[in-house]
Amino acid sequence: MEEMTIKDVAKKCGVGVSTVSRAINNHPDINPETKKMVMDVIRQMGYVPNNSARNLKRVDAKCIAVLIKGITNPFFSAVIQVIEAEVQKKKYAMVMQHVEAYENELEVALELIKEKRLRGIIFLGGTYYHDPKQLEKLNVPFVFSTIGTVQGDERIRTYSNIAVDDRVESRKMVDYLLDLGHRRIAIVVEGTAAESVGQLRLEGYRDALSARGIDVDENLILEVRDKIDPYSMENGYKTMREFLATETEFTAVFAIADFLAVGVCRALYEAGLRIPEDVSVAGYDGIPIGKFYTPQLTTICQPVEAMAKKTVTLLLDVISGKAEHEHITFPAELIIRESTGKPK
Amino acid sequence: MEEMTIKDVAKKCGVGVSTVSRAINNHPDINPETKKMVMDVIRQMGYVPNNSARNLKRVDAKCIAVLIKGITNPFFSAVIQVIEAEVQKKKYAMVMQHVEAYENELEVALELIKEKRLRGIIFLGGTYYHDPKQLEKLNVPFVFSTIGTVQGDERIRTYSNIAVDDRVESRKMVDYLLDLGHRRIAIVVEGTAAESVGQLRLEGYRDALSARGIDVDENLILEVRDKIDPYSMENGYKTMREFLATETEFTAVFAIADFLAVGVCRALYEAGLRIPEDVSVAGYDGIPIGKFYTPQLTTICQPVEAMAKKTVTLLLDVISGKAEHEHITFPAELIIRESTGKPK
DNA sequence: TTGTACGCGTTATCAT
DNA sequence: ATGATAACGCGTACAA
Repeated sequence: MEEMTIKDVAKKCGVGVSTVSRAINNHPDINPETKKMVMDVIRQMGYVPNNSARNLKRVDAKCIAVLIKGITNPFFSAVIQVIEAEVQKKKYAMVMQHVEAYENELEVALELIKEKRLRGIIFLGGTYYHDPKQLEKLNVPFVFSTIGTVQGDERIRTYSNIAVDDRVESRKMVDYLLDLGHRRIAIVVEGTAAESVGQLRLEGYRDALSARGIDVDENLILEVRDKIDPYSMENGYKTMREFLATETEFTAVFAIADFLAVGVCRALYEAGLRIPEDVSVAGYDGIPIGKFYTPQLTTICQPVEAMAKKTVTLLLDVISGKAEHEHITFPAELIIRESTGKPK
Repeated sequence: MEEMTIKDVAKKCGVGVSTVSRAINNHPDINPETKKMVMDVIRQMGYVPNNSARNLKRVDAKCIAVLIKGITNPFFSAVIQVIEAEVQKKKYAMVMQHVEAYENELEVALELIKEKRLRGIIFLGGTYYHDPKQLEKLNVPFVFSTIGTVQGDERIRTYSNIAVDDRVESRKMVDYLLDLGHRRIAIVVEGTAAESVGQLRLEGYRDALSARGIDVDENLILEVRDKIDPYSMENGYKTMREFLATETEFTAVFAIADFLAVGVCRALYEAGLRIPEDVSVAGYDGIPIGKFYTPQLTTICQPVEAMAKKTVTLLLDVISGKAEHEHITFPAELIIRESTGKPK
């Protein structure tokens, strides 16, 4: 019973292995009757071809991979769903793989390429800078999605990149808060990884402030706990609670992810502060929770659907030689909802 | 440059392929110097072994798979995280695979087993009933996690099953609402899949009502839209809005998932209804959003961590012959928070 | 239309 | 300690 092979099937059918193979792979040169008979036996025996052996021979598998670093960020769920649907529409197969925080996504990619004969790769999450030498090793097209590119990388022609300009968009939000009259704006940011989007968004914050000649008060930069998920509501909650305990003065909070913002709101609520009457709260990402939370969250909305779709079409076009690698910046939108207002 | 094999490495090193293989796989019978030399060349060349070829030969790979059906339910995110951590702790490898709604999770599993030489499988989501014939074909241990078993299945010894008793727990919530004095309780439920947990929870609702001699008003059974994610906030929102438009009388809503409950709350809020003063809202799952939403959600909290951990340890024990298959029911907890109260 | 035989890249077995 | 070689299960020329 254990481990049945194509030979067993062939024997049982009284035909050669190639006939069985032809039946399985829908080859034209096979007698329909024979084919039906073979397929019946296969179903009855419960035979399943060994994919490893198949992949060893095959070269034409239309398969791409999506590598996700940091399952922790719920923003990716939406991206993944769109990618999955889009890939399917284009008749490609897709494998999804999570990458642990301590793993190098490029190395995981290398292994996967060998194993699956991949035609392309999509990277989600992780750092925005990579060792050019490692980048070179990837001999299939790949695109970083929702991760900004580092400027001035000359190897820029070897891969694609789809993202919003985190620095600019972040500044947009802070500018809006400044326009409202806020001067003491706290920012809740993920600070562990040196080359994360969190850092980019913090840069935008600094940009906005310094453009108006306002000194950045380092006490207002709230680094998220690194023991728990950096993009969780709980982390936003705890970070804000600790901050409140310091009794530092502030009139607005900019959380660099909507999930963090939710936690922030709850901490504020429990402290008896009203939003936006007492404190304004802003998020980033534009995920559904912001629309259904009360108060609805003012946020920077990334065009998830468009970005995800473009990611897939671009990758597939590059694979088929219909396009060159591109570095595309999508515009994000400042969505003003209930959680922000003028300071008291 | 394209497609480098172990032979190329061997040639470059001036040794046999077996020596290279030994170096790669940490075999003891190899000269440390030779090994170092080989490894250096490998690094320098950027050689990565072909996993398909490896799996073809190997038999000892400690690898299990997690199949997730319905990425849409965020409840799974938490489960997955715990499983990932636990599997890693036990020094097992793990592959994760999403299963499309229209795919048969058992067939996907069969292919995966062949391909990866899997030692075991964890199923997340999907229906709770499966064709016994298909179940039989899986010749590795497997466990359904967070999915209730169908009663009276005699093949019950061939797999494990970890879950809460959805029917009983659901009834617990409805009993609580009834005790509070509610009589007209709407339930928001997923109704597409005939054998889903949604149906189980609906049964619990019916149980509670009929136990008190209350007729079930079918108008109060709100089936979620099937065009959009069945467990999304948006779906809860839309379902509740439509229900409000019918002007049916009710004093409480039981949403069979916390995410749905959030959408329900928002719809209620926009209609000018206060929670819980005007309407009580209850959820199910016990995910973080319930703690950080305002009002905090009364819910049935599933012991995610314990269930996920038990899932892994049980599977691994069965694999190593240390345990038999079990069907474990975990107790869930009714957590009373801010969103429920006595009816007006 | 069908069957035979070889090769895919790797590891395991057996000599050396 | 090392190298040659036989599997692993499948696809596919090529022969029949």
